[in-house]
Amino acid sequence: MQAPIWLRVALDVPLDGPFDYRSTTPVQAGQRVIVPFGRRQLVGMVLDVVDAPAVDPQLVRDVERVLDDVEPLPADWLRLTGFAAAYYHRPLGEVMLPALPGPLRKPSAYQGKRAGAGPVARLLARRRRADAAPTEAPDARAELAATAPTLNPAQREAVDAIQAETGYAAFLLHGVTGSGKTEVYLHAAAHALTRGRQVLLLVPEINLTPQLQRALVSRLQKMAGEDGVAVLHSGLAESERLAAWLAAVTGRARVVLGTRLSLLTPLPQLGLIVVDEEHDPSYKQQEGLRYSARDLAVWRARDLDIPVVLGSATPSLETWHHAERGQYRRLALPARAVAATPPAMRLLDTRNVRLEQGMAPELLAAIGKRLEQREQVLVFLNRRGYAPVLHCGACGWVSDCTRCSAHLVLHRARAGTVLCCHHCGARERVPHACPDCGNQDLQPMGRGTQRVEEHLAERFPQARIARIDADSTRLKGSAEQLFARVHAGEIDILVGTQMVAKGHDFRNLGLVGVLNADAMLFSQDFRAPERLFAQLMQVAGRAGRHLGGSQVIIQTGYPEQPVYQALLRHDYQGFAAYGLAERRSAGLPPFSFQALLTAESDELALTLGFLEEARALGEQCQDGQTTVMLYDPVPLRVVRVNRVERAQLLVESPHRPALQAFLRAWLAALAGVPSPRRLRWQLEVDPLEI
DNA sequence: AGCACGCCGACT
DNA sequence: GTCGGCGTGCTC
Repeated sequence: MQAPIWLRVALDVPLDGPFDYRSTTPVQAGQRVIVPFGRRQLVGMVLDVVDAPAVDPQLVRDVERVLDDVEPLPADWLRLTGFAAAYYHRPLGEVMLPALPGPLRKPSAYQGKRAGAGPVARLLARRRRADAAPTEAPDARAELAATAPTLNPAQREAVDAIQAETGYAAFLLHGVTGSGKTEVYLHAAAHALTRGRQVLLLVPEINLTPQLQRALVSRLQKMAGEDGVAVLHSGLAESERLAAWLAAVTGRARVVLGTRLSLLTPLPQLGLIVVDEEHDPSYKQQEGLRYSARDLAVWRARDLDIPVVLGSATPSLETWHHAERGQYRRLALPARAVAATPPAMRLLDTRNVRLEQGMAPELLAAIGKRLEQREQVLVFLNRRGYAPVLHCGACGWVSDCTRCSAHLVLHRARAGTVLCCHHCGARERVPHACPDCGNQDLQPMGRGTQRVEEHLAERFPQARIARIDADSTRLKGSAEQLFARVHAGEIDILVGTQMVAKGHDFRNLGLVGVLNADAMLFSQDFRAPERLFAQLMQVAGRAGRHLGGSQVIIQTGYPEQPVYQALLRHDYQGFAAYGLAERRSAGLPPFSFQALLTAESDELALTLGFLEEARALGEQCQDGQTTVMLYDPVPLRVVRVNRVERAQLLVESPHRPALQAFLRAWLAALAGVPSPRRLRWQLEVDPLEI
C-alpha cells in the first residue's frame, strides 16, 4: 500500500486557489493533471508536491489522470507565471493555464479511446508520417558573417556591449527607423545561439508585417536551422500554435519569434530576450490578464540572470527614465545605416487656411508636385470610414448609436452607404430624412479615410489611389496584397490609418501628409502626446528610404505645441526631457505607479455607486497612511457600450511596493462587497490608457 | 466561470 | 400541467 501523494494544483477558475488533490502515481511540479472539480473535469497545473493538504483531507479528491506528454515545465516558468499572477492580482491558474496551447488544457482532448493518447501524441504521429530527416543546425556565427551586412561602428559597439554580458543586464537600443536595430538583434542572437542558449524575440502584432516577418525568419533560419525557429502569435491555428509551442518547450526551437503571448512560453535554455519596438502599446494585453509583455520580459531576464534588449526609435518614457537613471544601459544608433537623409518635417498651420476636404491647398499642391515627379504619396489619417457622423442642419439631429454613447460613423460599403457603430458593431441603414424633423438634406460631418480617398480621386483623377485601413484589409492577406502593390509602384497615393505606420519602408515615397493629428493631442489621456510623437515618427519613417529627400507635412492648428516642435527637429531626447519634466511635476508615471478599477453594469448609478463604495473601502485599507491616492470615480469617455455603463477609479502611489500592498488589501476587502450579479469589475495594474 | 438546485410565469 | 426564466451557492 503506497502512501498518497498530495498535490497543490492551479486551476483556471476565478477563485483563490490553489486546490489540493491526492495522487497514487508519482507527480512533479510543472506537470499537468486532469482533476475533478465540482461536477466537471479540468486540466490543472501541479505547483507543488506537499506532505499534507492545506484543507481537511476528507475534502480532497483523487487526480483523474497525470499527463506526461510534455516534460514538466521548468521551475523558472512557474516563477514567471507566479510573479505575473501576484503582480497583476489574478488567480494563479488564470495566468498559467491560458498560457498553454488550447489542446493542452482541454480534458476532452484526452478522452475517448482514440484520443486517449492526447493532442501531443497525435501531432507527433502526423509529423512522423510527413517528416524527413531533421536538419542540422548551422553554425550561427559563421552563417551570420557570411550573409549579414557589415556593422557600422555604433552597431558594432552595441553588439559588443550586449555580448559582453552573460548575466542580467537591460539595454535600451535607441535608434531611428533604418538605423539598423535589427542587425544588432541578429548579431546578439547569433552570439547567444553559439553559447547554446535559446533566444526570444518579441515583436508587436506580427500579422501586419508578414513580409518583414518572412525576411527575419529566413535570416534566423540561416543561424538556427530551418527547424530551429518557431513563430508564435494569436493568428495561428490551434495545431500550429501547439507545434510551435512544443518546439520551444522541448528546446528544438532555438529562436522564438512572436508577439506578447510568446513571453509566457516555457524556454528551458533561454539566454537572451529582445523586445523590438518596446514602446508599442500592443505589448500590453487589454483583456483577461492585463500584463505588459515588455515589463515581464525585463523581470524574466532578471530572474534568469540573462541580458534583455529593448529597442525603439521612440522609447516609452518609462523606459527612457530607466535609462536616464542608469537602470538600463543606453546603446544609441545615431545614424541611418541605410544611406538616405531623414525626411524633412514641416508643420502646416491650418488656423487661417481654408481647408478643402480637410486638406490645405498647400498640401494638395505638394501632393500634385510629387505625383508629377512620379513619386508616391502617403496621406495619414487616423480615422476610418467616410465621415464620423451624419448631421441634420435644420434641427441639429446627429446619428447616434442607440446602444452606445457614441456617434454612428458613415461608411461607404459595397451595398451602398451605411451607418456603423465602432464600439458595438451595429450597422444601420442611412435614413433618407432626419428622423426628428423630416429634413431630407442630411450632411456628413468631418471626414475619414474613405472621404479623403474620394476627394483625392476627384482632385487627382490620373493618380492610382489605394486605401489601407481596418475596412479595406478585412480579408486575410489583403493588407499584404495592398502593400505589395504599393511596393510594385502600382499605387501613386496611399491613404491610411495607423495600419500604414508599421514596418513598411516605401522606397519611392516622397511625401507623407498627416491630417487631423490634433485629435490625438487633445485626448484626455496623459500619454497622448507620447503616442502621437511615436506614431508620427513611425509614419515619417515610411518615407525613410527615399533617396531624393522626402518630406513630411503635418497639418495642425497648434504648431507651437512641444510635441510638434520636437518632431520638427527629429528630437526625441528633447521631447522625452520635456515629457518627463511634465510627468514629474504632475506626479504621473514613471514618477508614480497606477492601478485602475473598472466597473460596468446596466445602470450608471449602480456602476458609480460600486466604485464609491470601493473608494471608501480603499480609504479604510490605507489605515491613516496616505501613500496611495484614490481619485474620484469617473465615467469612461465612451460611458455606454452595448447598453453597458462603464466607469473607473484610478489609484496612484509614488511607491510600487506601497501600491502593491494596498491593492492586496483592497482586493481582499472588495471580495466581501455584496454586489449584484449584473455588476462586473476588474483591476488593471500599470494601465496604459486612462 | 461553470454547473446545479430552486422557485415563479406563459405555452405545447 | 411542464418548459424555462435567472437568483444563489458551491467547487480541493
